[in-house]
Amino acid sequence: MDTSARIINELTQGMELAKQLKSILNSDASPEEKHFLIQAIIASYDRALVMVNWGDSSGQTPPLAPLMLNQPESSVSIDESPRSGEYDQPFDNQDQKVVSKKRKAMLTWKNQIRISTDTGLEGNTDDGYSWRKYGQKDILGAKFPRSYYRCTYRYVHNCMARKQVQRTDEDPTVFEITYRGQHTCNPATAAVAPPKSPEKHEIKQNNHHHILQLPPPPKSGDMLTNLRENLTVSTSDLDTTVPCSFSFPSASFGCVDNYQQFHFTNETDNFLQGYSPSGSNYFTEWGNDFQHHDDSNLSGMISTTASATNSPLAFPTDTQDLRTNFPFNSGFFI
DNA sequence: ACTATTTGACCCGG
DNA sequence: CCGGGTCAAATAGT
Repeated sequence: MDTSARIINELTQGMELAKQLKSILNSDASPEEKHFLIQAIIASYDRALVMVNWGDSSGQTPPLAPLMLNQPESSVSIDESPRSGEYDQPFDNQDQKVVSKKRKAMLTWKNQIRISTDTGLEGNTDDGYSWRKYGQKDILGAKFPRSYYRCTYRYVHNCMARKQVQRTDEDPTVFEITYRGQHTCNPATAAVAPPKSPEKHEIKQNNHHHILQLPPPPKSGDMLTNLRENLTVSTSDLDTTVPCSFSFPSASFGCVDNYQQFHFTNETDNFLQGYSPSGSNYFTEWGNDFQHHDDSNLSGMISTTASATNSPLAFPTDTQDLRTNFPFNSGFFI
């Protein structure tokens, strides 16, 4: 079910990231940032292709409805340009403080999803990842409290991905979900198989299982009908932990849930990480923000192309700057 | 018994 | 000081 929605989400992210890149191309943004965006775009499209293939296998559906993004704007700002990278490697310097401090830019994006319960299918807010709620707060002008979730595998895999779920004041059936950080947990698990996270409030369903490898879910494709997406990007803080290189096959960024609309904001972040089996990661940061606006829409979607090539993997496309190039580590096993 | 959620305290940046 | 975000003890659910 939400395969198509995820595909759309990935594509939307790719689009948004591409816009961000466009907006900072001529800026003084550091090459790292640009490189980061490129990698993120590739990773996003790669994941989408992988999903398309799976989906197709069964037949179907090109998912896609036309989507449109409205995206009014995204903003990105860059904060510091110069940033030293700090931690990438295991050794970093000292910095303990740094450690404490590293929050600079992280990738964040928002989605808005509507839960429609009427149709039977509803949207749950499940996005394929397993989340654990760690807090809830009443926000100033909001009628509904905001819930905070972190990846269930935070300690196991050192996955620092988090998300916030806020019900909109105006339309209670719409939830705005803000994702922060990338999942560094085993993608396979997360990816396809949704362990799910229940957002509690209203919806719930269950399935949980973790699946380990990716058997593609048979998809469905129905729901996508209305989806619209908007994306916004903003930047903020960070820490990201990104999985190593984007090699991971799947899953990672945000995924979205069901259809409906989403927004995305992104912030920059850092990516990198490596991890050792035991886990530790290092982060790098990139700071910046970007801004830009423009809207565009996606109209075409993807052709299915199933053929695609996709390898899920990493291609480091280039590698220009990143200092670390992606090691492909292994990592995921799990 | 163990794991997830709840919820007020704590922390930190503005 | 204030508000958003996180921690963690208590509690609920398996």
